[in-house]
Parts: sequence; structure tokens; C-alpha cells
Amino acid sequence: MAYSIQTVAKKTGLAISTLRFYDKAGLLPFVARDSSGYRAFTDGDLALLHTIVCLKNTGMKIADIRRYIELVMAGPTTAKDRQALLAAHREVVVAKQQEIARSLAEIDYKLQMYASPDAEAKVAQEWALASADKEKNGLPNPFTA
Amino acid sequence: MAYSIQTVAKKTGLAISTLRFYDKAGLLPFVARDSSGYRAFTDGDLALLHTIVCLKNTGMKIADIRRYIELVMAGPTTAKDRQALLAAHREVVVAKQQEIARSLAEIDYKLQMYASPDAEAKVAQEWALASADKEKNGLPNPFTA
DNA sequence: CCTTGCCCTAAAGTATGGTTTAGGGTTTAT
DNA sequence: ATAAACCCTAAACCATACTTTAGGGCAAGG
Repeated sequence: MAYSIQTVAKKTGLAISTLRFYDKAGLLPFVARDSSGYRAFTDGDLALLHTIVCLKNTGMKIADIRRYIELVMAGPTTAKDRQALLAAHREVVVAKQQEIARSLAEIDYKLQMYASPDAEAKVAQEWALASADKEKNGLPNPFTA
Repeated sequence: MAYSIQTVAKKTGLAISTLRFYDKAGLLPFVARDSSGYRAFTDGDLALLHTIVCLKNTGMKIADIRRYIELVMAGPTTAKDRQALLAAHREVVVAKQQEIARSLAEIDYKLQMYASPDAEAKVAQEWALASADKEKNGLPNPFTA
């Protein structure tokens, strides 16, 4: 009925070593042990682990995930704290997503330049401008392949 | 006319130590030195540095950014290679953005639960289910705060 | 009984991306 | 000519997140 660490690794895509690392880091205090000292994961544990993976995927640090899990373990009275923690994290993630989108837009601009019919000419011009910029400042020109 | 490392740090928001680290890592082969051995950044250098920051912001590894810069330094003939490199990176970034969006949606689902009027009841029920899941498997129940 | 395939811990090692420290020149204003 | 404010390198150090290694126990089949 309970899952072995290997089974959970396959179900989640996490390495066995990662699961043990998370456990040691305090992320899996809810995982029980069988009579041999082996970890025994229940379906409920998988649900919590899934939440941990979501937090990890969105860039939350181990220490902060641990804080969230501690609140969960402390019982229903910590609901407000969990909400605050997740809401704050949400804002961080959204901001980072926007920053990435902005940088990606600039990369797309370059890609569009490279894809244009006169890409060659544009790249050559960039090159000429960078060279001129060096000469103008009386500096050695590294753009002389 | 050229910018000192401190000026560039302020303009870009990068730490001076980070700029030196990038230089040592081969990301800034285009930055010249003045007669005292001080780095002298031109406006063209800032443009290239900006591209580097975009790649960094989107999660590109230093080693891959260096590869891109190497192509730039090698001249206009490498335009096709640069395009391929950026296009491949773009796909990686878009995929990661989507994965983050999926995880964020799950976090939002939890937030919505915490925000509902009967949040208390829902959290208590979650708690009860997790406990039952342990008992069902004859395992010690850690949810007993 | 013993091999095979699981499981365990503790500790060391790896990868990445920086930051800090130590020691030392340069430039500028007083 | 000296202090303050810059700049430099090399190398050590740090944080984060894992992975690998070493040594060993448990369980089932032949």
C-alpha cells in the first residue's frame, strides 16, 4: 500500500538521492518508516511532495519550502501563515516571469534581425559600429578577426 | 569617454566583482584596458553586456554565453551559428516559462482555497485525510500537533 | 547459506555562480 | 608628498542544490 523510495522516484521524476536529500533537509518530515527503517510513502505524502515540487519548480529555496512544510505540519491553525507565504512567493514568481519575458523579447528582436533577408548586412554594420566605437576612444580594436 | 568598472556596475546593476568574474570567465573579451591596466568600457561594450545580461536573465549558463560571445568576436560570418544558438535557447526558455506557469497555477489553486470563506474547514479536512491515509497504512501519524 | 536487489546513513565530492580578502599600483586633491 | 578614492590580480571562501561513495543491513529466491 505504501510506496518505496524507488517507486516514488519514478512517479515524480526526482532522483532517489534527491528524495533522501530533501528528507535530510527537513522537507519530508511526514514520511514514515517501516519496521526495517525504510521510507514508506503514502498517497497523501505524494500530494505533499507534489506541492514541494511546484514550489521548487517556481524557484523557491529549500529553506523556504521547509518553512512551508513546517506550517503544514503544525496543523490547520497555520492556514493564514501558509496563505501569506504562498502569496508572497507568487508575487516573486510573477515578477521574475515578467523579467524573463522582457529579456526574451530582446532575444527575439535579435533573432528577427538574424532571420531577415539582409541579416548579413545588418550584422556587418553592427561589427563596423563596434569597431568605430573602439577607434573613437583610442582603444585597441578586438573586432578584427 | 570610456566608462570605468564602477560606472558600468551602476549602469547595469551588476556588482563590480561580478563584472570582473565575467571578464575572467571569458564573457568580456571585447573590453579594452587603458594605460594603467584599468578596464575601459565603451558604449558598444555596454550593448554587448546588455545582451549578456539578457541571456543570463533567461537562465543561460556562463559557458553558453561565452560560446555566443566567441561567435560574435569571430565576426559577421558566424551570424548563422549565433542565430541557431539563440533560437535553441529561446525554445528552452519558452518551455521553462510554461512549466513555471503550470506550477504557479497549482499554487494559485491552493491560494484560492486559503482565500475562500470556508478555508478553515477545507484545511481541516485535508488534515483529516492525510491522517486517515497514515492510519490506513498502519503507519505512525505525524499529523498530530 | 548465499547471491541479488532493495534499503539505509554519513560524509565527501561536484557544479554553478558568485563574493571576499590580501596585497598592491594609480590618480587627484590638498 | 600624502591621504582618499579609484583600479588591478590571484586565490580563497561561500551558498545552493544535489550526486557519489563507502560501508552496511534486510528480504526473497535457488
